[in-house]
Amino acid sequence: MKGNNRNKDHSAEGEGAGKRPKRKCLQWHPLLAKKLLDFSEEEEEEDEEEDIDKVQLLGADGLEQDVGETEDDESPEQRARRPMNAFLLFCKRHRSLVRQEHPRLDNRGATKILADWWAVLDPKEKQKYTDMAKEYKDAFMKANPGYKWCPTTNKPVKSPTPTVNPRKKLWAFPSDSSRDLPSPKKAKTEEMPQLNFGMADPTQMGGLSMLLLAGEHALSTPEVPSGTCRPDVPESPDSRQKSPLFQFAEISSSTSHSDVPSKQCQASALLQFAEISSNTSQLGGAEPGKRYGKSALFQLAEMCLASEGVKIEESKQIKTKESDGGRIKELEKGKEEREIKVEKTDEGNLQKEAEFEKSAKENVRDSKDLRNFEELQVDNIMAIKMEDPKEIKKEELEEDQKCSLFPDFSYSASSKIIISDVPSRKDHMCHPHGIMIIEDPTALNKPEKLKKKKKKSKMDRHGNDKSTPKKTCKKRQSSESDIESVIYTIEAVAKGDWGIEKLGEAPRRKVRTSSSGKGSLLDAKPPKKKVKSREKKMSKEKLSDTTKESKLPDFISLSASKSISGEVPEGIKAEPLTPMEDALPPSLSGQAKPEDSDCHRKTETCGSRKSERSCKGALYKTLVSEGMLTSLRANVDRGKRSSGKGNSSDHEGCWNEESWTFNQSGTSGSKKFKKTKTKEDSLLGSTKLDEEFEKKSNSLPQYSPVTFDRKYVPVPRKKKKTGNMSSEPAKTSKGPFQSQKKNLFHKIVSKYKHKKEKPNVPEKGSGDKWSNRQLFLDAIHPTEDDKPKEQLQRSLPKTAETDCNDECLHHSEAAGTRSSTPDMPAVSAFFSLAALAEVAAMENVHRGQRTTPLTHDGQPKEMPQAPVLISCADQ
DNA sequence: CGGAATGAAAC
DNA sequence: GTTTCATTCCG
Repeated sequence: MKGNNRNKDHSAEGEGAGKRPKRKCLQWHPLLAKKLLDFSEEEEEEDEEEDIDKVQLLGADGLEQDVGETEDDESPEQRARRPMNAFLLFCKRHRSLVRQEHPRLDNRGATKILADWWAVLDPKEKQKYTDMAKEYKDAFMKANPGYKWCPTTNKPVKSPTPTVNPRKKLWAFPSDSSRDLPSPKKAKTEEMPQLNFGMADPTQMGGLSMLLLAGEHALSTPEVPSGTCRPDVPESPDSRQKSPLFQFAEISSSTSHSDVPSKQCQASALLQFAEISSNTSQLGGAEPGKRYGKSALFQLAEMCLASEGVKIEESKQIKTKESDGGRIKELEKGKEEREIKVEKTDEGNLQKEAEFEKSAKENVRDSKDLRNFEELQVDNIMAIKMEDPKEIKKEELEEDQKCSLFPDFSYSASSKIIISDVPSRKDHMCHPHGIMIIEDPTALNKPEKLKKKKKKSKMDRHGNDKSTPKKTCKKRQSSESDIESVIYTIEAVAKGDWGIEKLGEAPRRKVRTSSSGKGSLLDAKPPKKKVKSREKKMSKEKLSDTTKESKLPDFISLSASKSISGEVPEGIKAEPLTPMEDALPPSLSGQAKPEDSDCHRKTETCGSRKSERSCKGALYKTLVSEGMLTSLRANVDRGKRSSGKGNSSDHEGCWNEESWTFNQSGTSGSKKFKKTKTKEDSLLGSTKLDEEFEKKSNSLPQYSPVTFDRKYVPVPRKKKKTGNMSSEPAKTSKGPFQSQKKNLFHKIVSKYKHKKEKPNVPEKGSGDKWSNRQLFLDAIHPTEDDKPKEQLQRSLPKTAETDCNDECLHHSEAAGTRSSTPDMPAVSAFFSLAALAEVAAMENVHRGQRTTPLTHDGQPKEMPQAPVLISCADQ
């Protein structure tokens, strides 16, 4: 333990430690430690420790024992960012608008404006945000039971003597606390959960060994082993893996378990999410390492592939170019004479294979595909109905038969899941284990990852994407729904599809290489497009004229489905093979929403496209609706909207990515560390929670700047402490047209003011705010005196181009009113729909489904509002 | 990396 | 009451 320097080091190092401090902030582990200790210190401790040790050993990195404690703790904490308060929520939601209006304005200025808006904001509306914030906070707390906002200033106080900087150090505190208090042990206990996740490690080990063995067997005797293995696989993997996961989740939640039940009832979806997330959170612990895990996964996959590839080679004796790739295989087998042959890269082999199969089987393909599809559906149904291993086995058998009949090709083409090659059998075995393995590595590597992640963050994505599209994909996937993916994987493995997938991937790779240029590009931004394209497909389904479009969707599905994502890009290309099938919008990203996730999960597990479709259809709708909003916002912010549709369309397409992108991009700043980490690490639980939160936040009413302007103008923003700043430059910064508006508003306002008579009081007193609020209310809500106000409102917005603004305002008002006053729900809804329609039209895009979703949601008001406003804003 | 804003939490 | 930090990015 490095008690010497303690946390201080972090803080003390300070600068160098810059990162650390942040982490510290994030860390909450001390608390967790407490709980854990109380909870199950005795029981799990030992196990956990052992696990940890194993992990370390396994991890090979091992570097981190020291880090282990601190970092591990940190990693989990990282995820947890303190929940945003109402104002922050408001800012987050409106900042883009402000910026849009005042492009030149920097964030500070924007923040000021936002503050003004906030000050003026109707109390009711404010309440919404506050409630949301509170809700999120509660959820967050559930997810992170021990989380403390401030590590306690005292910390600095405590140890701080030496500490120069109390502030940052405070957070560092966690480490101190750990050190000082029972911490070290406790900390471990805390970590334990994550580590527990790591617990899987032991399994991994077994899995690994199994894998290797299986691989060997497979090599020697592909079919037989597979046959035997398979039966075993489904059971063992399912029971073990799932149970562990579940257990894990339960355990994680267990900490707060007692609390959960009662709350859950009350708790909105968010809370539930939180619970889930809490479960995931543990996963999350492992998550940090996920990348690595993925890498590990990849490696495994590669190994498997390699083994397969070897087989293939032998069988086919395909020679092509050679490449460096052989090493992996070597690792795996180490022996093999095949290596020599292997010289070609695995990829190359795979590609070749794929090609061969393609050429050979194209004819068959169509028919096969159809069959497969049907079968898949059936299988899915079965799976849905029963999760029992038995069924799975059956399915597998069926699939295998199919496979045998039809080579992988059809599968690969059909979809991610579907792809199952006979040869993969051994893979099946391996895969399950592989999953476990993955998790472990992540757990081990977390700390490092975090750092790396931070560093890379955005940069990597953009820059690296090309070089290593995998990473991006991975992130996404992870972010989307690690758990789901895991489950899916497990199931897939059970089915035996998993292995197939790998094969599919390999071939894809080839394809990609062939068209490297596109691939890179696609890789960079494929996700967004996908969604869109997908939706389009949904609507059109057949239209997939261009292979690309179809490809994209597939790609997405692949990425979503597979944790292996690394190869996702490849997947894109793979599509070309079977565009038709691809057309089916297989799987969305697990990200979707919680609800979606469930459906999604099922579908995925089932692997049936149709079911997926149906489920996803709804999900997509919602997603789309939201996504559109997000995309719109983003576009507005950036002003990209005008830019090519292609990109923009992409943006619109995937709200998921967008949200992610935003977050990540947003992180760009110094804080990247935390954010990046969190996001990356967060993976499952946190991700979901975040997603949910985002969703919710999106649902929050968004007010058009105009509204605020009005309000704002009236209010002399004296605002707060600073004192009088009746005339603020910042405001002036607004556009010229706005100024006009302001004048109008001003007049009106002045009248109203008159009413209330509120000169700007030099004092900051709350009274001012109140008056402002009232004004605001008056201005916005017709409730009281109304008529004049309404007129005013209408008139006001009209000023410049704002025809639409006017409407927007109404809409917003209606919506807002609705919430506050359910007088005219119907109207509000109506507006919302109309607004949506408008938005859709404006966007140029796509599908009319959007409307449906809205209706479906039943909360058209909120959703629509935002979009409408945005749209107005744009124009 | 600091900073503009507000709010909540932990002191 | 004070101190931190959450979000967002520009300079």
